[in-house]
This record gives sequence, structure tokens and C-alpha cells, in this order.
Amino acid sequence: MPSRDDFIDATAHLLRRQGYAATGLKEITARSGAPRGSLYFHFPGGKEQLAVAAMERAGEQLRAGIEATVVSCNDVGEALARLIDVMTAGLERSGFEQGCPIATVTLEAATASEGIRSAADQVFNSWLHVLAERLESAGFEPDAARRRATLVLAAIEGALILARAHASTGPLIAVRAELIALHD
Amino acid sequence: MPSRDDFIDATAHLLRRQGYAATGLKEITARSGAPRGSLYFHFPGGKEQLAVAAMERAGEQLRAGIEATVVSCNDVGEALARLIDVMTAGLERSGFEQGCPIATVTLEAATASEGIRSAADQVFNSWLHVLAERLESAGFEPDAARRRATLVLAAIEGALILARAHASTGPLIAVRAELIALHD
Amino acid sequence: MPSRDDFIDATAHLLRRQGYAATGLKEITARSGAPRGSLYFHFPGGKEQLAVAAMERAGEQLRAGIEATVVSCNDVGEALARLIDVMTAGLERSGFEQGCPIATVTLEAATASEGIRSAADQVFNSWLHVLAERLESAGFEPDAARRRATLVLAAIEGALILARAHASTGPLIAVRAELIALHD
Amino acid sequence: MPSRDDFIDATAHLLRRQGYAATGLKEITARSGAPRGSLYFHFPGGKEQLAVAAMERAGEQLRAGIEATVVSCNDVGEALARLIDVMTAGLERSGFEQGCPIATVTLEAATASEGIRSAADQVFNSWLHVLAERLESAGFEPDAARRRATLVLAAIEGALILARAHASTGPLIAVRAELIALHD
DNA sequence: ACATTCGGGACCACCCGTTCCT
DNA sequence: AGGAACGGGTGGTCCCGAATGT
Repeated sequence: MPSRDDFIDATAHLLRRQGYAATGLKEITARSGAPRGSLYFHFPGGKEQLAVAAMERAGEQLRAGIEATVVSCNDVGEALARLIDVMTAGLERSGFEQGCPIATVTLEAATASEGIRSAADQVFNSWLHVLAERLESAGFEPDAARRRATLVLAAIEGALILARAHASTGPLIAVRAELIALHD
Repeated sequence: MPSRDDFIDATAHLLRRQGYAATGLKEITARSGAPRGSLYFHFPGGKEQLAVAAMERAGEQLRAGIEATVVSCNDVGEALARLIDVMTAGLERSGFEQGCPIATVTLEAATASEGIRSAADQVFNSWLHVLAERLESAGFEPDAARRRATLVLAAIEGALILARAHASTGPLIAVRAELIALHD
Repeated sequence: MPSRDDFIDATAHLLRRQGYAATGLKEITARSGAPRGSLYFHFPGGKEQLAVAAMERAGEQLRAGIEATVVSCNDVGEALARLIDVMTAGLERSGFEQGCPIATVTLEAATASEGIRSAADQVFNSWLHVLAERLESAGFEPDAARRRATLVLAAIEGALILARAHASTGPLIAVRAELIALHD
Repeated sequence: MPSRDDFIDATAHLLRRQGYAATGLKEITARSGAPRGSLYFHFPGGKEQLAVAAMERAGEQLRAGIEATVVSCNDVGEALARLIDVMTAGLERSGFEQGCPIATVTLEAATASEGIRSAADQVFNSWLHVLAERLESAGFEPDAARRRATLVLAAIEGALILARAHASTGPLIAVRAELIALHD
């Protein structure tokens, strides 16, 4: 299904940059190169189904990236620092356009669409799971690991917002320093 | 200017719930009660100018609320806990609709509109300033206070996203506990 | 393409009566019977593209009419008289609403839209060509034929303006008499 | 009444360039510098009354110009040539924007507004009167003078249309040559 | 079965000419 | 004279079926 994948990739990119409501099907089809009429063959559920598929794909890709990053360091603090470095690099490389692929859609569409909210929830949970497991392996108790993972993910998500508003990586750097200090 | 204020209030409410792109001028005027044609008299810059005005108002209101909350406690950890309690209560009371009034618009419109990005940046800065001052008064060095304030704000912003995705206050509670422990 | 043709016909009629700016898309779609959304499938260029298409169609139809008329008489003066009679009849039959389908749009939109100006230019040129050929066949040298054709077309166009202002065929009759006398 | 005159001048300029429907009150007030609310104090009849006033002023100014030009030459052909030269110069100087100040409005609004149609009729009549008088003074019988004046005015009006479509003075030059030859 | 053209209204942000009340 | 208010209207785009052709 090459064209189906093209739709998803184009949607994921645009959702990450400008969210759900601001992304039109016309823009998606233009970017994907596939013809307009084919969209409803692959995604009879329309825009919403397409968005969920894009969130799931982007979420899984990022989950794999997080996992690869955090297991590459023996030290927990360094692992988290590297994770932030990856996100920082991606944001900066895109000219502060590409932050978290899930957060934007969550904030604007969670209220209106239960399907999107639940897809976002599952993605966030998968990320939290990876982080909590890494923290457990460093000696945290399960509950404490889950709490700390929540803090880490929340801080990164929040820093991505601040960074986009400030058009600088400053907030990510500050959060990075604080999280390292926390795990000394 | 009663009607001008009505426009701003209606816009602020809708922006907070569903963001910039999903909020139509028609919806704004319907909610404000003011007639359609008056909008472009008060806001010749159109939707964008209106959004900036709403962000500035909501930002200032929340800044005042943050300030009032954090100065009401002698203990820093408790001050932050109360701040989170306020945000948590607001989110829950609205049925997980009303999170941060700035974050959503930032994520979806910062790329497209420099005016909106810069308004968001100023609001976030004003909040960071209040938090940093409180931390300085608790003994933090200026740079450390700014870093810690960034972590706190980022963690709250991120927790608000996770809470909306999860449709529960769990993430806010977790972050609250972590931040209290951090300031013992 | 039946609906595409309907759009063009409706546009041509309205453009001829009231010009470009006074003709709304709503009025065009109401007259054509087709819905608004279909319009931008056939004419992605919007109102301007639609106007150009309508001018081209009306221009070609009138060119064919002019040609048929001027070749039907052996005498040049009589040929021109019949041409004016045709225009006069059309104007009077429509209650002085339907004059030249190109002139109105040219005057109001040539400045704002290069596409419309150039479409008008091509139509006028096609008419001049027909007239000049007829004059050449009556013995005029090519250059003189072109000049005389310009005078004839200009006089008819101008007389149509005066006739609409005066709400009478008087100006057309006067110009008719003068042009006949000129070719005795 | 300085501001009243400013309104009329601004309207006349815009009407000449782009016609009635395309000219907005906002554009008129912006150009005139006068405040919006004052317009309906001076012109309770609104846009239509304003347009009529602008047509009357521009019509009278041009009538005076025509008169001054045609009485300045002993030879009729030369008088008409100079008249065309004046119109040609004005058109070219404005970048083919400023043609006849009456024709555009006539074509697009004569059907919709009796007031505008009748104002246009009176202006054209005043011009025809000047031209006919000049022709009578050159020996034409009254009826013949009126007919010839109609041809002359119509030819000039038509040539102005063709010139704007062609974005060149060619049509005016051609008509000029023909009219001179006609009065040798 | 599969892909795409074509067609359909509702809705978008924006601006219109006009009038009210100070 | 004039700032504020007023709805209806502008051209344009939205996401989406229905018909069409392969």
C-alpha cells in the first residue's frame, strides 16, 4: 500500500507542525502526491481516522527511538539527557516547527474527538512505560518510577512548548540540566 | 468598550478549549453576543489580532493568579503544590476542557504567525518571572531560580497535556508529588 | 461537462449586464443551478478564471455573428449597417441591459487583472480582424482597413455606451447613418 | 465644505479607475482622509448620491476641457485631433488606468440605478452639445452636426476601451487619423 | 474490485453599505 | 460631525459522497 503510507506520512508531518484543525485534506493529498479521491478508499473514516493512524505511526516510531536512547546509557541522568538532546536536535533542525507529534493534536482535538484523545493516551502511555522501565532498572520502585517518568515526560513536553514559543532551545537546556541534577 | 471586551473573553475561552484553527469567528461572535460587523471595527487585524489580545488577557490573569498563589505560602514546595492544585481544579471543573490558555495556540500557530508566537513567548516569560522571583526569595541563586522555574512551568504544562489525553488528574498529581519532594 | 457550461453561460449573461465586480458568485451559482462547491472544481482560479472563460465564449460567439453578418452583403456600408442593426436589436430587446459583453469588464477590471485585460484584448482583436478582412475584400489596403475597422468597432462600442446612458437607440442610429455615408 | 469636496474627488478618481461596484466606501474614505461617519452627513443618499456627485463634477470638468480644446483651432479636424491627444495623454500618463470617467459607471450601473443612468446621460449630452456647436460653427447643419458629434464622441469612447484592453494608444491613434481624414 | 473524476453544500475569514447615538 | 455598532454578503475552502471509468 504505497499510497496509503504516503497519506499517513504526510498527515503525520503536517499534524506535528500545525495540528489537526489547521491541516486540510487538500494539503495532505498535495504533500502525499496521491490523488484526492483515493483517500476515502483507504480511510473511509475520513480525516479523523487518518489522524489516528498518523498519531499511532508517529507514536510508535518515537517510542522506539526513546527506548533505543535510554537503554544506551548506564547512567539514568545521562540517558535522560541524551533523550532531550534528540528532541532538541529534531526541533532545531526543523526550524522549531517539529515538536511533539502528539501534544498539539491532543490539546486541540481531545475535547472534540474521543478517538483522537484515546489514541493520544495510548501513545503517551507507551512512552511512559519505556521510561518507567528504565527507571525501575535503575532501582526505582514501580510506583516511584511511574511518577518520575511522568515528571520527565511532562517536563520534556512542556519544554518543547516553551522552546517553540521562545524560538530557542533554552528551555530544553534548562530542563535537561535540572533532570540531570535530579538523578545524580 | 463593553463589546470589545466581550470579543476578547469569548475568544480566550474558545482558544483555551480548542485552539486557534478550530475556533471560528462565527463561534466567537455567537458566544460574545456582539454583532458580526463590529468585530473588524475593534480588531482590524482580524482573527490573529483577536487571538493575540485574548492571549495577553488570559496570560495576565493567570500571571496574577500564579503570583497570588505562590506568595501565599512560606514553604516553596507547598506553594508549588497549591499552584498545581489550582490548575488541577480548573481542568477538572471544566471536564478536562480548559487547560493552559497559551499552550494550544502556541503549538498550532507559532509556526504560522510570528505575532502569536511572540505573544505566547511574552506570556510564558511573565509566568517564569513570577516563579523565579519566588524561588529567589527562597534562597535560589538567580540562574538556578530561572532554571528551576523553567522546570516547574514545563512540568505543569506537560502534565496538563497528559491529563487531557488521559482524561484524569493523575499526571498532575504525580508531578505535584515529585515537585514537592524536590523542594523538601 | 454540462455544469461547467452552465457556469460559463450564467457568468457571461451577468457580466454583460452588470460587469465583473457587481456580479457575485452566489448570483452566478443561483442562475446556473449548480452549487457553489462545484464551481472551484471546474474553475480553481475562481471568479477571475470564470470571467475569462465567459469572455472568451461570448467573444467567439459574437465574432461568428459579426462574420456572418458582414459577409452577407456585397456593399460594405450596408454590411456595417446590418451589423449595427443586430447590436441595436439585441440591446433594445433586453431593455438596454445587454450591450457589449466585453467592454464593461474591460473598463472596470483591466487595471486590476492582467488575465482579464488580455482576454479582452484578444476578443477585440478577433473582431477587428473580421472587420478588417471584410474591408480589404472591398478594396482597402491592409493598413487602411485596420484603421477603418478600429474606427468602426470603436464607434459601435461608444454608441452602445451612449445608448445605454440615453436609454434609447438614438446614438446607434446616428452612428449607423454616419458609417453608411462614409462608405458610399 | 472641504471634506465634502474631498469625498467627491476621491470618489471620482476611484470610479474612473475601477467603476462603481468595485469601489468601496472604505476605500473612498481612506483616500479622502475624511472620517467614515461624516460621509452620511454630507451624502445622506449614500454611495449612489456620492457617485452621482462625482460624475457631475468630473463631467463638468471634462466638458470645460473639451470646450477649451475645440475652440482653440480654426480647423475642425485639427480640433478633434487635439481633443483626442488630450484624452490619449491622460490615459497614458495614468498607466492606462484613467479613461472616461463616465463610461465605466454607465455600463455597470445604468441598469441598476436610474439616478446614475440619468446623470451619465446628462454628462454625455453636455459633451455632445459642445462638439455639435463646434461643428455647426464649421458649417454643419444642426442635425448633421449632432450626428457627427455622436460619431466623434462614440469613436473616442470606444477607442478608450480598446486602448485599455490593448494597453496601448494604438486604437486612439487610428481613430484620430480616421477622424482627421473625415474632416479634410 | 479499485481508482479517480466530479459534484455538493456548509462554512471560512473578511468586508460591505448603512445607521444609531453621542 | 463622528466613533461605534450592525447584519447580511463577499469570494474562497472545507471535508465529504456519488458517479464514473478502468
